[in-house]
Formats: sequence, structure tokens, C-alpha cells
Amino acid sequence: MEAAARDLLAWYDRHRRVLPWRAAPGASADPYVVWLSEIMLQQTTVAAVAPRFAAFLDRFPDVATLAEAPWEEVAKAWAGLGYYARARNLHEAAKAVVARGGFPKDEAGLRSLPGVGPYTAAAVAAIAFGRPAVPVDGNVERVMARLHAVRETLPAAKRALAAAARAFGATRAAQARPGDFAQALFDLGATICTPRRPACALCPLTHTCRARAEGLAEALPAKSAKAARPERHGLAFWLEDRTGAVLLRRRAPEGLLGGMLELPGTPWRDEPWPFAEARAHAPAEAGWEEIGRVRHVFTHFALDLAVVAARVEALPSPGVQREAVLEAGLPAVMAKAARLALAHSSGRSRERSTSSGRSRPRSS
DNA sequence: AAATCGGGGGC
DNA sequence: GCCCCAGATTT
Repeated sequence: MEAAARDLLAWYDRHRRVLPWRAAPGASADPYVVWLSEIMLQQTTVAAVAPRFAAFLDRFPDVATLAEAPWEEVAKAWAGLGYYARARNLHEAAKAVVARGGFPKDEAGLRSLPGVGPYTAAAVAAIAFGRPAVPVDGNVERVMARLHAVRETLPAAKRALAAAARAFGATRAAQARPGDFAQALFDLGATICTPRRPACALCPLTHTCRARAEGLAEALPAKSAKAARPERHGLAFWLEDRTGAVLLRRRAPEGLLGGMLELPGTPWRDEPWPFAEARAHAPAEAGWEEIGRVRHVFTHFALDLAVVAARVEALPSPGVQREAVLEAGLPAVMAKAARLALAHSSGRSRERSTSSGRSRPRSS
């Protein structure tokens, strides 16, 4: 293990990824930057985070700025990134950090912040504070499962894989560079020890790896079967006044898409909504017209969302100008519905101007 | 241990 | 279409 840890760190020194949130070799890491990046990267790929990270840091350059910001601003900056409880916890944690005068510097203290679990506490402790902790993410689980040819299926194998990672991190080489050791495991998992077609020929641990020796690398880690994804149905209302203002509302702070903006709509349920039933949830009496449907896949269900539109004299409450709706900070499913409505009405105005009326509004 | 909680990239 | 991603929290 000792030699393997040295080989891994030597590989990292040559092949480390250059990422926006990473300090240059030898430079000290900003705990705020490390923490923010770790939260953003929870269950989210580097490719998805990279373009969003700089913008968020630009808007909230330090923990005090984030703590003082209103929730609406944080939600707007996070919109589209998913798992919105992360943004709520991020905001609350920033307030807690400011209140206590700075970031906790050890795992236990970090773990007390909302949204910081075992993984993130270990990652920040190691990367930002040089503490000898080993964060165990999906990459590390995969590398450990292969290194030791662990055949037990995930998630049952989590405990054993974490123990293996802890033992690896207890080597002298790892203890000398905890942050680099953790990130070396991430980079190895992301670029060499990949879920499919691992590049074992390029791996610094290829001679230590038991799965490699047994021809099992690509088959590990094994996973237990996952549940089927049910279909649910909803209906959303695009209501616009004569000035082009569109009605939006904010969802309840907890639960799915908690605290985020949305189009008014019905609840989401297993059965489709006949319009006669859905209209009881409409924000106004109007000549509603179905303009299309949006399909969006969440983690544990797929949503079929019908979108209906209407125009009224005055909205029941202040709206957002239609040109600004896509910049207001909508979650992805609502951005899809908004794009559908915007395309539909711009298409209609084009048709009116060229008097090639093709659509036959189905009034309801 | 299982369920909840998003969205997208890659194949 | 499926798998996976620098997971946390609640039940």
C-alpha cells in the first residue's frame, strides 16, 4: 500500500486535472472556494459545474457576501444545477460560518454545517486544511472496489470500501499530502479507472490492482438492481397580460424544487389531468389553449407536463416580462415549459403577420 | 436500508 | 435509453 500511495501521488503530479476551483500546486486553498465547489459537485459532473462555478463565485466572491444575500439571489444563481436543497443548505451554512467567525477546520466541525455530510467534511478538511481525511465519493468507491476486487454489491459494500480508503489514506505518503491524495483518487477515477472501459494500461496502480489481475476491472463495482421510474402528470399555466408580463410563483421552501420559481400549475400525480379538472388550479379565468407538452425526467419519476396559455387584461399579481423569464432563474423543467410557450407565441405572431394562419387554437 | 432530491454528459 | 456523477437528509 505504501508504494501504491507513492505511485498514485507521482502520477497525480504529472497528470492532475486543471480545474477552476483548484489551487495551483503549492498554493494555499481558499476554504470558501473548496467548500463551494464540493457542494456544487455533489452528484454533479465536473463538466456541468465548470461553466457555472465562475459565475457563482463572481456573484458571491466570499462567504460573507453569500451569507448577506437574499435567498432569491442565491436561487437565481443556482437555477438549473439541480438538487436545490444544496442551495438552501449552502445559504444557511454561509450564515453559520459568518456567525461563528470562520470555517471549522476539522471534519467534526465541518460536518455540523447544513449540507455537509461525511464526504464533504472529509474533502474540505483534507483539501482546504491539510487534515488526514479521505473523502469517499463514487470515484473512490470504484477505485477501492477494483483495487481489492470487492465483489459485494453497492450500496451494501459502502462500509467495506470506506474502510479500504481509510487504510490507503493511513499510509505515510498519503498522510504527507492529504489534499493531493484525495484529489489524486478523484482524478484516477475520473480519467483512468472509469466506470466503463477503464484504461488499466495507463494506471499507476495496475500492478497492485486485484480486479485487474482477475480480469474483473470493468465488472466492478457491482450494483444492486434499481427501482423502475414511474410516470407522473401535471399541467402548467402560462398567463400573460397585454404588456407581455408573465405570471410566475415561488414553490414552497421544502421538497421537490423547493424555494424555486415555477409556472403556476396543478399538483403532479399518477393520472393525467383532463383540462376540466385542471382548470380549478388555474390562476385566472381565461381562454386557455393547450400549446404543447414537456417531458422531464427526475431522479425517481418522469414528468409529463401539459402547458396551456392564455392572455388576460391584468395578472392577479405582478409578473415577469416575457423577455426576462428565461433569465429569472427557473429550474430546468420550467425553463423547458417557458421555451415552449415563448416559441409558440412568437410563432403565432409570425403567422399573423404573414397571414398564413395554420394553427387552429383549441379553446377550452 | 430505502426513499427523496435534478440535471446533464457520454455512450 | 441507460448509467453515472467530488452525496445529504429524512424516513
